Amino acid sequence: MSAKNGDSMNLDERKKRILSSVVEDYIESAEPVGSKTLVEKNHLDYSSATIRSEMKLLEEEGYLEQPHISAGRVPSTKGYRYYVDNLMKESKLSMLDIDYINNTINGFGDTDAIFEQIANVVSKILSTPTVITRNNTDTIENIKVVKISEKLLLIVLMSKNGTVKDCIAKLTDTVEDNVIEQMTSILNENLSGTPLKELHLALNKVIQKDLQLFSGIMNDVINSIKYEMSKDLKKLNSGVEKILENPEFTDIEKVKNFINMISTKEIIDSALQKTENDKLSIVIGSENKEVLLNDYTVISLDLKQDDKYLGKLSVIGPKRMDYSKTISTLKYIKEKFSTSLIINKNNDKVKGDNSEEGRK
Amino acid sequence: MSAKNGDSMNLDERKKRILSSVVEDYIESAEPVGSKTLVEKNHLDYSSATIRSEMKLLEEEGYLEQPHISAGRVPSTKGYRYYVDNLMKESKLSMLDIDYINNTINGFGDTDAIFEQIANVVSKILSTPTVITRNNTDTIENIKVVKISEKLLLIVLMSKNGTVKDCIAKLTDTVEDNVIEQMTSILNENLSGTPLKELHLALNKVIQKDLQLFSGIMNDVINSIKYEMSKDLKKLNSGVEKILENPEFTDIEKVKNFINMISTKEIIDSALQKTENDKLSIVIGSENKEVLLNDYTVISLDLKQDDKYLGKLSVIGPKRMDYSKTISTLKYIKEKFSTSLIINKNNDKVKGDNSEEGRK
DNA sequence: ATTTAGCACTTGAAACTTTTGAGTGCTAAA
DNA sequence: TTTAGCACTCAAAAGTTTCAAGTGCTAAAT
Repeated sequence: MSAKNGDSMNLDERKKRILSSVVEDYIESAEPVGSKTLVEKNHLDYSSATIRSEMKLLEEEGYLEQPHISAGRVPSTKGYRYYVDNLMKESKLSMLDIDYINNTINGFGDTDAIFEQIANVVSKILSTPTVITRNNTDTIENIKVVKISEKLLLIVLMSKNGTVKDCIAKLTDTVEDNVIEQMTSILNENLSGTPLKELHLALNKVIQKDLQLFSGIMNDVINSIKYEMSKDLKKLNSGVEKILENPEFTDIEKVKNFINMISTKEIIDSALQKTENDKLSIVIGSENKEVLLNDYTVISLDLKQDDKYLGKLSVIGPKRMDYSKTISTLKYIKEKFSTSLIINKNNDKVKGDNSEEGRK
Repeated sequence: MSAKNGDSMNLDERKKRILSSVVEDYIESAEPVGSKTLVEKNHLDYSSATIRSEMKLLEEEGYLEQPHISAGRVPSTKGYRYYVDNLMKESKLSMLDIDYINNTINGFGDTDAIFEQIANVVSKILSTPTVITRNNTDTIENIKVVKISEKLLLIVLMSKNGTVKDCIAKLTDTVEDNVIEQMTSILNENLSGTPLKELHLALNKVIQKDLQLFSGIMNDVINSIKYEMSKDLKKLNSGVEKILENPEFTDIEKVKNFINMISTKEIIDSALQKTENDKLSIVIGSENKEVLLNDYTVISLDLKQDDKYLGKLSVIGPKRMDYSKTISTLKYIKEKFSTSLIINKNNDKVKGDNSEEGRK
């Protein structure tokens, strides 16, 4: 709390009003906001000269920045932060968007398919790249192997948190029913409780142990699982091209850099590290530890059902993003995901190997 | 065959050499090719003046074009066509590329997953957007329904040509084993022989007929299938952002237009209509019926196994694409697909409903 | 008859210059 | 405390010049 120019917490009402207007005008126009347009657009009851001196103070306190001396002002990271924390009103979703979400996210398919749907919807509504990552600390609970035909097996992996993933294994050889049973129990014995991120390692161990027993069939199965899971660890990336809609991306080099960045696992990982309690995580511009992300804002939420963490959804866009709409849309998605999407039902669990009996 | 300036078939050797050089220089440099650079780069044994007058003739005959009067020449559609048909030498794939293809395309997963792998590999090697479409005249041969847990069913669709597609249905209610059997036979009775593109319609009919019998479970199953198949009809689009690598896309508007175009089902469909016998189809620039494609070249091939047509792969890029590398890469992919990828095996067919007995 | 050196001409792109206008900070009056 | 007025700044747009790569044609050379 410095004595002279006050800290974040004590902007007077007029300053708040001005800061809020600058942020909103800039989000809308993408042009630095000048004192005159500000007065006109927002019907402020002061002359541009007054506003000008207020803006200067706001700049001195770090809420606004000037691209160059004869330009208007642009919010700084601190400015956006203050706006998001104290000034922003959450917008209501339009009926159109609500309908679109409800009609498109329907819960069909395995967990990844649902994640993909969600990412697509979000990136469409918000016109922004959207990334979903699975919770890979979730552990394998149960594996089923089903014979589809002579040389086709279907493998279903169910996780403790209730996600489902299926994959097809093509066999180089035919397989007996009892072999399948044997294989299934070996897989379950060895893999139950394994976190998804360690699955690859665990599968290698199984191969080493049991390869000879099944004349290559186990090998086929395990390779299929491996392949399928390696795909899963990739991020579900949607709508990267949406970034082109933003006026800050007129330069093709910037676009390329952005696409490279967002395709780089490490950078995305670093962006997504912390999401605390049940809130949205909002990391603005230079708040991002990763330098390459310093011009962007990342907003993330945890996808949860019955307190089980299934994955994380994030949108990445320029700092100048529509915070209000983004936040309210993501909150709606979070709510919908946790209440009305059947990914995981308590009474739909399978304990052990083949407990088909249920509890009705 | 006009008497005066000859038609496509009788360019003399020198003209062929020049045309070939212009095309190759232009593919490499993306700059209009002038007489002087042409002589230097290609060690032609004539002065630039001679080449100049030859180039003028080639222009008059329609093989070359001049962007403006003081610029070098650029191949016309006719020029590229002549080059591809008569002058081009197919390049050999680098060991690097061959390794990459062989290590990445591994045949794991269902048919769509394999298609996706292929599209990704091709777009990476050729740095060009790649589209795969399924053969949707293929018909359903057999449907299996497997109970995974109390409220989870797994549905596997096998087509006549041997492709496999699986999807998960989440039930709103629990299900008895005998219900599953009944449902499976109803599905098979009603859907066997249905072409994939008519599946949606056929599914609606099944719902109308049998909904009441299964208290909503059939409904859940059918909706899952519908959803899964609607995804499939979408094109498998890969590497759209690769278009940014081309110098013709410095303008962001062009990029946007291209992305819009390639996301438009109708345009892609029109581009992919004809592929005759077993050859690559190469449609250059204005040979495309669709006007929006007139600046692009589309090269397609049919993905076949044992004479069964499973889908079509196409790359779309600027007319100025590396025809030689593209064509040899695609031929390699085609060969690999038809010989070493197990999508469909004669002895892996399932006739009728649940012939688990095999023929060993 | 071909080929080529030479030259006048064209024109887009790059480099430079000028103009314009939106914006500023400061001062003095209200 | 507010504001009208004004000199000043500077990026962007518009306009200008220069430059270089290219052309076609002609007349001389092979």
